[in-house]
Amino acid sequence: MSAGGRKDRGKDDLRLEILNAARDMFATGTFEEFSMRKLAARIGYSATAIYLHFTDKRDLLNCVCQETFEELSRAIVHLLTRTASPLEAIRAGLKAYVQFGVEHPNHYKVALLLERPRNPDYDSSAATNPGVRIYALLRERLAEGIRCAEIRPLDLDLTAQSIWASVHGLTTLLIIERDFPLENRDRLLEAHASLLIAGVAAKNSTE
Amino acid sequence: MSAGGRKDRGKDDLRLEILNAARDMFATGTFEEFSMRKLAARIGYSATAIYLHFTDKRDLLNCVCQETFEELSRAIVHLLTRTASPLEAIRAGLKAYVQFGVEHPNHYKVALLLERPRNPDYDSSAATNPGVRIYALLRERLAEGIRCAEIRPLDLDLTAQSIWASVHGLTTLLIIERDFPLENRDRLLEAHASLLIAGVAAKNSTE
Amino acid sequence: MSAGGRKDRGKDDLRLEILNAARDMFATGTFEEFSMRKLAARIGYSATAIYLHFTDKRDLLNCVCQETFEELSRAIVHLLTRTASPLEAIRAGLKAYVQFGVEHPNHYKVALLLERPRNPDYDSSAATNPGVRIYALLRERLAEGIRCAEIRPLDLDLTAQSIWASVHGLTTLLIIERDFPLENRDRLLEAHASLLIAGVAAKNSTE
Amino acid sequence: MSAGGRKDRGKDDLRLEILNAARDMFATGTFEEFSMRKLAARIGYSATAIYLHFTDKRDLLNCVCQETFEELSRAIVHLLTRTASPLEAIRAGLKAYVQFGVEHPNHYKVALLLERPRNPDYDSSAATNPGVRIYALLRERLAEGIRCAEIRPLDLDLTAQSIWASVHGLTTLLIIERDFPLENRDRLLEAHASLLIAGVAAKNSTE
DNA sequence: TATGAATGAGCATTCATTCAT
DNA sequence: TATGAATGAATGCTCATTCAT
Repeated sequence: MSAGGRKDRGKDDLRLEILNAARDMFATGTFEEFSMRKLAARIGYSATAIYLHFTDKRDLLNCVCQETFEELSRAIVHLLTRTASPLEAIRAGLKAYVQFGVEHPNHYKVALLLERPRNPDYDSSAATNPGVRIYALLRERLAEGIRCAEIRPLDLDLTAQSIWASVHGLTTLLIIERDFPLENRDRLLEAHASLLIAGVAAKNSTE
Repeated sequence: MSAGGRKDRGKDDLRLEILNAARDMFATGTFEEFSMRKLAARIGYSATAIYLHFTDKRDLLNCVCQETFEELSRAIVHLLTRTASPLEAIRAGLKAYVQFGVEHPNHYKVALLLERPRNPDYDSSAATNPGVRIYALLRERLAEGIRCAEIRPLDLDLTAQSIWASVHGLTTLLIIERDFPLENRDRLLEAHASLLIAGVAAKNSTE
Repeated sequence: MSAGGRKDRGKDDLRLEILNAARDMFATGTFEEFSMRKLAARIGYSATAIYLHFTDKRDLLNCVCQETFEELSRAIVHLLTRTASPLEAIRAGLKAYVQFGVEHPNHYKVALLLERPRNPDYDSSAATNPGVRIYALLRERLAEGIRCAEIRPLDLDLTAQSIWASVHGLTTLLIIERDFPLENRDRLLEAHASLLIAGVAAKNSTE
Repeated sequence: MSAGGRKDRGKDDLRLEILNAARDMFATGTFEEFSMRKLAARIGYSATAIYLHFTDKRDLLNCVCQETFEELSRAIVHLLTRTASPLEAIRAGLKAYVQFGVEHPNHYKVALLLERPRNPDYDSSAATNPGVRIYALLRERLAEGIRCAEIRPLDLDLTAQSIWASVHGLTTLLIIERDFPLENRDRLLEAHASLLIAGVAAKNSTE
């Protein structure tokens, strides 16, 4: 967003400026296309300056991603954990997920769309991982919904992943400029959420 | 298929040989890893020779892409048009879509995931466009399903796009290497299709 | 020697021009200090052009070295193999060795003075290796000299290596500009050879 | 020796700490691998701090070098001046010289192998110069040996330089990693010294 | 139709060094 | 005395592309 160059920021904010610029740039290309030099040129610093704040290209990308996941988590977790019915909590979570993507397209692209070299140090099962946390919550609410007969008896992991895939797909389509003319964003999101909720709801559901 | 180099082909077949090799190379590497030089080395011709058949790298890629869409169409259209119930036709189509993506991951990526400058010559509404054709078919079967009460009364475009988004999402997740450990591919696909079918099916459906 | 740039050479002579320039440049620095770009600038071609003739920096250095060893071999072998007495053959060989170094200082520096990453593909015992060939000849003549009592009974390898070390040392000192003022080159070489010959000669030698 | 970082030393000892660390780093890497940044990191100070004690990289290196010469001198001089026979003193000196080089390979390289711009401030004839001192001593003992008939009547300078060249050559070969497999270091050194001593000894020498 | 020779631009990263504090 | 922030230049190498033949 802020296209501002140097000098208009305080002492240590270069790090933030780098992160913001990097996110925007990563969002419009692949990992390989992203170049430290272009980033440097964009923020008006020497390429070397970046290395004072991040050890290398991969580190920079990782930091950008981590930020995103944390924000995404903040946006969704409380909706998934609120006391309403599991089905309604899930519906609210789905919508919030897509909305986050739509409102932070570059964050989302970088963190979830950009293909990048696998990070061997990454512990995908760490409880601290925001993605893991969201997934665990979704799974929990599904289980709860099944227990209270709001939701059909379904395999928890298959269903949770299926739902995630669906909202990820919609987010992706809404974010990436495509030739195909999509319907109105809000109506589409509403319909999508309803479709998925109907897909898991028990048949006698009031849904 | 034929890994044979030059000399074992007729006069003008170099074009085909290039396309075949390019397709294979996309299938085993990322977009950026693909290089005209490596392609040339692989087919045993000079790099220059490629430029006699394709104006540049992008042109070559576009040709590969177009092929992909046609293959995707071939893989799906007959399933969507077969005489079975609309719901079953749609289910079969969904699964075929994902399977195609999984089996041709780099083609799918190039064609549907890769962000690239809009092609001004592209007519997104052309009936000849394979994507358009698939969408139209899906919409038709949905309408038919609604008419025969297999499917709930839903907005056709919202639902068709919602379904497409869902399968696109699953395809994407299955294709792109991610840290998150997904469930078994076939079971996931099965569950996904069932979820979506359940989401659109009429409540008294036998589904 | 030839500082001539491009255009004054024929079709494929770029390779030779590269080799010559590379030798001169390697001779005045370490492997790391040598830069492909500087070489390119020096010969007036793009850096890329070098890679059309040599796969990389190391390959280029290896070629330069190999050339040198072959020339060195040519300069010495016939002297070591001539029919004169072993002692005289050795004396002639020693002097020719040093003279080669003095007359081709850059060749010598690159091949025998420059510290460089070990080449794992290098077979130091290959009979085709000119250095090995010279060493083997020296060893042979020593053996012969011992048999005919011109030379004291000495360990062949220790002596051959010791002699080589000595002439290498003198060559080095004569080549590298040093602050210390050496004696007249020819007299020094003469004295050096005599010292070494006296060192190995049998006591009753007429030497 | 002390690997301890900062804070465990007095006020102005940073200079010493830098010199010590620099010496150690030279000993385990090549000239180019040495970097001011790595040095700074190693001693736990900022890179800038080094510049408060040495004007630049070269200055730092020169200081390390000078130290080296002084150590070399210390290691040899007393051997050359001891009361034993001139021949034995020279033999001991030769061996000590090579041994010093082998034990301080990077110091030797930097001081005697590395080609670098001539230092205009350097007075090669200054009596304080440790190299000059060693040379003078060698020359003296040769003269003495000739006087007492232990040594053949030889030109003093030619012979001294010839001997120096020989030990320098052996030191060089032993220091620089080469593809050629040399004999056992100690035996080679022994043989080398004996060869040179035999080369200068009078024929009736008991050697 | 096909090539060999060549190029300019680009890459991530490291370096010695400087400067304001 | 010491630092943190920053830089310009340099590195080996790969790329898509062009051009004369």
